[in-house]
Amino acid sequence: MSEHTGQERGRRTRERLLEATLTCLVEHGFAATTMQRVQSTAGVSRGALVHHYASMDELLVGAVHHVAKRQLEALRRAATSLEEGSTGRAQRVRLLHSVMSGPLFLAGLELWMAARTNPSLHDALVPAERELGRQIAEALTVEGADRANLTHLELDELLITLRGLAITSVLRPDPRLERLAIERWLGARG
Amino acid sequence: MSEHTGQERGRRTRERLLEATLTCLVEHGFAATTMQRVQSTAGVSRGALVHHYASMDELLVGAVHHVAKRQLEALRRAATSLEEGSTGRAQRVRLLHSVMSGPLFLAGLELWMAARTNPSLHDALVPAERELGRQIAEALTVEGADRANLTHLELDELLITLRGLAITSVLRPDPRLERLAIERWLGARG
DNA sequence: CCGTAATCAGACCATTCGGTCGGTTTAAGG
DNA sequence: CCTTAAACCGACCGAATGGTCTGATTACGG
Repeated sequence: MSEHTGQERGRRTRERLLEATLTCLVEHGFAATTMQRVQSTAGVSRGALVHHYASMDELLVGAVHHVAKRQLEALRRAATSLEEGSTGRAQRVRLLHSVMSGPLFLAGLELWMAARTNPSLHDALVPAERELGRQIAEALTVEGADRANLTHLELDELLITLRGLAITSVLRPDPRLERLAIERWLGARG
Repeated sequence: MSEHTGQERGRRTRERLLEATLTCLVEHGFAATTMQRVQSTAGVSRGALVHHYASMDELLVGAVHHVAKRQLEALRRAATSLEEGSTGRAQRVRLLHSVMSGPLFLAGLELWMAARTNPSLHDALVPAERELGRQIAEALTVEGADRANLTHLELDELLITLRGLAITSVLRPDPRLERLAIERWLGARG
C-alpha cells in the first residue's frame, strides 16, 4: 500500500514545491517569492527544484494551476451541503465568499497581479481562471432549484464584488463592511 | 520668473523620479520596479536618486504619496462640473470610476498589494489611503444637494465595487460588464 | 568673492538572483 | 544482475540588485 514508486516520489516533490510557492506568495508577496526561498521552504535541493521546474516562469505557471485546483477542491468540499436541498442564494454567496478569501485566494491574487506584466503567467492564468469560473458555476448549481441558482451574469457580478472585498480587506479588514456589502448584494436582487 | 533656484531643481528631480516610479509600476509591475530602472526611466544618475531617496523603501513611500496626490488632483479637476449644480448620484459614481481606473490607479494597486507584505510601505499606505478617502468624500459632496450626496458608508461600498471592477479588468477587460455593475449599483439604491 | 551646503555624478561593493552542469542515488525493466 | 532513465544533489556562474563612497558641480548667504 505504501506508495514508494518512482513517479510517485516525483509527484510528491512537485506538490511540496507548489505548496511552498503558495506559502511564499502569501507570506512574502510575489516580489519576494524567489527560487531559493521556495526551495528552502519546501525543504528541497536546488537540483530537485530545477529538475521539475526548469525556470521561474514554469514554477509560477505550475502554481497557477495548483491554486486553481485547490480552490475548486475547497469549494466542492463546502458545496456538499448544497446537495441536501438546503436552500437559497444566500448560502451560495457565503460559499463563494469563503473561497474568495483566505490564504488560497491571496496567493491567487498575487499571481493575478503579476500576470498583468508577465506574459507567460498571463497566458496561463487567463484560461485557467476561465475554466475555474466554469467549474465554480457548475459546483454552485443544483438541478431543479432554478429560483436559487445564479445566472452567469449574476456570478460575474458577484465575483467582482467579492474581489473588491478581498483586496480591500488586504489592508483594511472590516468584517462589518464585508457583511454589509454581501447583504446589500443579496437584497438588491430580491 | 524662471525658477532656477536650487531647491526648485531638487524638487523637479524628485518629481521626475516619482513619475518614473509610477511608470515602472504600471509598465513592469512592482517586482520589476528596481532602482536602476527608475533612474534610467527618469534620466537621472544613481547619485541623484540615492540623494533624494536613500533606500528603495523611501522611494516607494514617496510614490505612495505621489500617486495619492495625483489621484486627488485628477478627481478635483473632474469634479468642477459638480459645482455647477448639475445633478445626480450617477455622475458622482462615474467621476469616481474615472479615478479608480487608468494607469494612476494601476500604480496604486501595485503599491497596495506590495504593502501587504512590506511593513514600511504598509505604514505609509494605510493612513495615506484613509486621508485620500476623506478628501474624495469632500470633493464629491456638494453643499445642499443632500439627496444626491453619498454617505460615508455608501462611498465605502462603492469603492469596494470599483476596486473589484478594476482588478477584474486587469486581466479580463469587459466594458459591458463594467457598465452593468455600475448600473446595478445605482439601481439598487433607487 | 568665498565658504558651505545641497545637488548630482558614477565607480565600486557585497549579496542575491535565476540558471547551468557534472556527478550521485534511486527505482524500474529485461 | 545490469542497464537505463528519472530524480536529486550542490558547487558554480554571470548578471543584476540595493546600497556606499569619493568627488565634482551648482547655487546661495555672508
